[in-house]
Amino acid sequence: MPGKVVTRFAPSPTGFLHIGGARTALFNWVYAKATGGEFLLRIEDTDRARSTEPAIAAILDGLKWLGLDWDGEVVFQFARAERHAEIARQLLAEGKAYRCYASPEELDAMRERARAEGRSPVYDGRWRDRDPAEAPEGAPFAVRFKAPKQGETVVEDQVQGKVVFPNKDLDDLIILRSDGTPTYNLSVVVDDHDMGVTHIIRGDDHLTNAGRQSQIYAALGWDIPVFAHVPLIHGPDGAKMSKRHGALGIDAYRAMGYLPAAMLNYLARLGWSHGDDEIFPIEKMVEWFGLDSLGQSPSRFDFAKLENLNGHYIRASSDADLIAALRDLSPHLPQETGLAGLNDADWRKLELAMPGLKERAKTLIELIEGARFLFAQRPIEIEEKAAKLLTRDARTRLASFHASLARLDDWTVARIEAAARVQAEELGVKLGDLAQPLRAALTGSNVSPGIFEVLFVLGREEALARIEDQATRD
RNA sequence: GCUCCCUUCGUCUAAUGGUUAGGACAUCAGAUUUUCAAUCUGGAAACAGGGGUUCAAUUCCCCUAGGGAGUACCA
Repeated sequence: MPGKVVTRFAPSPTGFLHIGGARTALFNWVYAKATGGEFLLRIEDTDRARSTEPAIAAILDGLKWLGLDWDGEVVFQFARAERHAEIARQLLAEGKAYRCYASPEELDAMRERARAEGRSPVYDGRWRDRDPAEAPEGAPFAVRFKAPKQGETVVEDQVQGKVVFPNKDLDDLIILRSDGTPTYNLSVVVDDHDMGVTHIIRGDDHLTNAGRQSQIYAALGWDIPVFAHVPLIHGPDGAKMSKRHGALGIDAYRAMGYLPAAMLNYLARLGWSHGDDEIFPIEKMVEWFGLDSLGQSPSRFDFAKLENLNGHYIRASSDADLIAALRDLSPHLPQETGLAGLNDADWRKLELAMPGLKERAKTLIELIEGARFLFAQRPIEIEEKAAKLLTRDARTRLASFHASLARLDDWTVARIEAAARVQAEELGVKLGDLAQPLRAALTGSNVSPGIFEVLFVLGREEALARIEDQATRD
């Protein structure tokens, strides 16, 4: 009977939760759900100089926003430093690790020389078999893991297959710094073991570490977890992610108006697929996900596809959910783009206009922009392209229509549309010749939701006033 | 430099030892339409190159090229 699956996401809080991290978290979360296992969260904050509180908050916020909830309490790695040191001392006592008295400067010189002579700049093992008695009195030392020198280390990776590292290329890494604090490769192994992690799904950049960590597991006599190293996500140009194109914090995507469901769906399809399925909720991913269906090649981040997906999710969202998302988003936006000034009546108006608005928006930001005309103060500003539609003839038509609208007894989309069609016929013009000037007068733009909806949502009073503003101009 | 990984339309990807190499985004054309979207129809678009293995390779193996990762008293 196989034991319960335990996965984990283990970011280091030295920056925001980026897109690659989010996807790694997603895969771990989904795999845990798919197998009825647990998904743990561990913050790897052993680098005291670079770890920050805001980064921790950003990671937790990002995961919550995406809905990737973790089981149990968050584990902070630094808090477990004493446990890691204890294991290091155990290794030392068992002769599986040793004290290295070489100073950082000395090591730099060693590496530089190796490089100059065309050799690999690995630690040369100068203290590996040396008698510690030769060490200078009271000199600081780091503890190094005594890695096997001969043979090879094999990592059976679920994604990459069998990966073989020649042991001569994996040097004796430091597991305890000279100040007594543990380093990453030791801490990870001890924590994953202690937390009962069975499956390590992480970025490809850790593949070499998997080799080193396997050696530590072996030295400790612990079971090696299943490894799955997922190819990294590159920028649109195929190179490393940069700020310019995608290496943004997940909160930046939120601020750009992307929906969590769209992010999840997009991330899911990067490096993983299920036949021809493109648009599916995360529940489906849980149903379909398997480590064996992960791709082996790196993928590029494509904003266009994300936008398309986001558009789908916006259209599929209920008006009320979209209003909720906008209210949520509002505090994350700069003042001028925000919805800060809206009162309850404005929000109701926005919800009323939502069916026409959401059809045309790929992001929540576009949605807000499209809704701007709703809250414009008269006389509204007319864009250049819209102004061209308001010719003298057009304004005369508006004046006629204004009179018809004023007589309308029922202010509904259907009645307004009927009135417009009658009006166009009476004037002997195409509907567009009336609709476009109307659009300009009512929204100040040549692009908007269906004009009859606009009339309706604006309300009789405001709509008539805006039409009159143009009809009676000059 | 050394070690490791990767390579199907521009992008994300599917499939297969024998297929017209499929889908999605983007793109182009058309339809629809009060604008823009959305929607519908259609088009263009890929097996990195070279060797093998085989009756047959995009598929299996090797090499080359290109891309990426690692190579810290960072994680």
